[in-house]
Amino acid sequence: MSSRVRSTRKSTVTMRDVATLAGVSQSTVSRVLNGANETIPIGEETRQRVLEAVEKLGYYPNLHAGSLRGQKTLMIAMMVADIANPFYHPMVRAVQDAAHANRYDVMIANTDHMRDGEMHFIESVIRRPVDGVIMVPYHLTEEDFDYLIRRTGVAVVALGQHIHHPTVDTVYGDDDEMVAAAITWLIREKGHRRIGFIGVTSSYSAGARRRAAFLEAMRQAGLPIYPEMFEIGDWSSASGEHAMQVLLGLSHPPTAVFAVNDLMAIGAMEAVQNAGLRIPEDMAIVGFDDIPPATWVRPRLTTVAQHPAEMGRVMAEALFERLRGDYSGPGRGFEVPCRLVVRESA
Amino acid sequence: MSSRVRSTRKSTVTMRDVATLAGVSQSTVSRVLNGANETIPIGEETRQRVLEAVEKLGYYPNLHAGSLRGQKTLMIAMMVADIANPFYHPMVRAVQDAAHANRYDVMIANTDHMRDGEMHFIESVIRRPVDGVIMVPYHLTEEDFDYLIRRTGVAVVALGQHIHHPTVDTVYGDDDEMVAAAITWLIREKGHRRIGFIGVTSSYSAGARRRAAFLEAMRQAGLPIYPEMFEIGDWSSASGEHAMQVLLGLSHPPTAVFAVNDLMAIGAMEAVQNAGLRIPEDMAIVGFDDIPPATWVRPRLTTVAQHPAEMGRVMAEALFERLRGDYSGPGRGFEVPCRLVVRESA
DNA sequence: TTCTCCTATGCAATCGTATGCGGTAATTCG
DNA sequence: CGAATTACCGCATACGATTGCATAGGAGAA
Repeated sequence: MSSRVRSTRKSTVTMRDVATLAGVSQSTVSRVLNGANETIPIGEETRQRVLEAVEKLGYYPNLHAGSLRGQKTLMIAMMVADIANPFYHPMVRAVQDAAHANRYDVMIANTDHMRDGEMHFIESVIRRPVDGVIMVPYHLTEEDFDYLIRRTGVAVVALGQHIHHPTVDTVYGDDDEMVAAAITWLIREKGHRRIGFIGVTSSYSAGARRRAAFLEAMRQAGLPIYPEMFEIGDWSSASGEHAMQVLLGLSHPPTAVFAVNDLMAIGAMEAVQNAGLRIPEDMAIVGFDDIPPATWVRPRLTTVAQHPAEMGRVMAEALFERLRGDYSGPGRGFEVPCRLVVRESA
Repeated sequence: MSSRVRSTRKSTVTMRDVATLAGVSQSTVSRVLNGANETIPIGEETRQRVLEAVEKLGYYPNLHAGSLRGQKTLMIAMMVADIANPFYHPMVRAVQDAAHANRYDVMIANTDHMRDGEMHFIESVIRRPVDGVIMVPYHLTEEDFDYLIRRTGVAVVALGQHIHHPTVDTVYGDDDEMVAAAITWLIREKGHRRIGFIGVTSSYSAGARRRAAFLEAMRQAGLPIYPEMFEIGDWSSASGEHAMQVLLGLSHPPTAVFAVNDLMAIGAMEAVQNAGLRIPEDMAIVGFDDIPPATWVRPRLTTVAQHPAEMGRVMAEALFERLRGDYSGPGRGFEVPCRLVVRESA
């Protein structure tokens, strides 16, 4: 057995190596590479020598050093509730594409819908400063945002109309109006009078808002509210299935159910079909989000479509405008409208 | 209009600030914080003063500094083909959870199944060194791995049995055997003799291997191969739908189709149902992966189940073993077995 | 009392890069 | 032909943390 140790000799190529090979000083190399900077001219012949040396050694700047030096980190951080929820994918994709186009890398964190996770994210960003942050916060308060920004000076873009902070850009859908519209449609066009609701704890402002919109729509239609027809889930399909089982067990079940996201709506469909009931004849179901699987289930899911890809695009656009210095004013709000997509489940 | 400029004065708290407040030197603060390091004792009273100062100022170490100094970066990078493919979510989740448990952050990159994307990822890691890398490579060669490791000394874990490198740990499924098993099952149990295949370009070794396994199974059964029954997709449901349309347009279509991933299988189901045909009576379909939507479609999809969560867990475990120094030998291989899940689509 | 030897702490170099400032040679101008 | 510009480039320092080495003070031994 030879004594050959695993040779993990990382042969880091630094600017100084390039400088040596090119026969110039390290600072000259720096200036050649960051050519954008004027004020100091560089001889054409020198520039060529440096460039050749860079090429020859396969030099890449060490971004950690630049970050330390207080320059741009060329990295943004993104916080989502659950990377496993299809709703977020187009958003993440859009952000990643934009980042890539701007030569940025993306750090991703999950919060699992929990405040601890969100606070942990803030800590992360303080420990490892980034240039910008895109997030989908559920529990963060204005003070939290303030703390983050004060500590890091980072540019922030958030999803959700419940966010109010003077320097945070927000992107949001008109979801409460669309919830109301969907419920009204269920009542007027489909003649339902007993409508169930699968929501989430009201600690989620998005959940609370959609719930309020639901209540308001029912009130407007002069329909009674049955407290037993409100079930609580956790955004997952399993929880939606369970919620529907409870609803189905009622002595006098609803004829239609609205779920605040598609995952729970799809779980609800499972429960209905497993109970041998038909959709929408025995039970109509409306979801929210319009994730791809909504068109794969049978019957296809009637739902309120959000546009996560567009939302992601807008968030990234807003963020990079700030990072490029094209905008530096107060926080802006961007609405990305939703719309009711009628398919077969209601 | 006041002259109040947006005060993005990031008030970075450094170790020196802590030191000043505690009335000690900066190196003492460092030693208190990294207490794990023995050999150097610290006065109890001093330690308390430092800790109080840390608390009071809300100090967090700047990870960029540590990274530069050549210490651990506390960051790993993960490369996947497409974050929008549900197959990867459990994997990403598992990795993120493990990272989080080890106090690591995760950088994520998409490759869109393209070699350029994969090479770009390598560049990224060279520019911004990380401690470890987890990836799902489709095109990278042994030389590429070598280059990455030589340049950065990073620990690498990859998914796929086509990876062979002396210091790279790999995790893989026994997918070719399972493809063969599925085809054989289709022939023996279900009596199919004309089986179509929706694959991907053979530049994907996973695609090539599954195709080879398919051919071998057909050969073993003494069944003829019809070249027109091979369609090429790009892993997306849309491409699967299109492929099935072509297959359906054949003068003598297959009676069963195997798709190399569930997304394409689901797309194929759409095509069949849109054509007014029944599954599995008119057309049987078998997929690969067992993503959640496989149980949401009707009929439910018969498929070969992989276990992405387990794969992610194993990859992360292998990586962190190396990062913790618990293992530093040659590359290991971990097999995560697949299994055929018979549902209703075949 | 003097010499050791801990114990507890500070000093200073270092990681790779950016940049203000100073210095030199070449060029222009009066 | 001497002086004032330019045009180029290097020196040195800073960013925030880790760490080898030096050192102050006090205890114990001879």
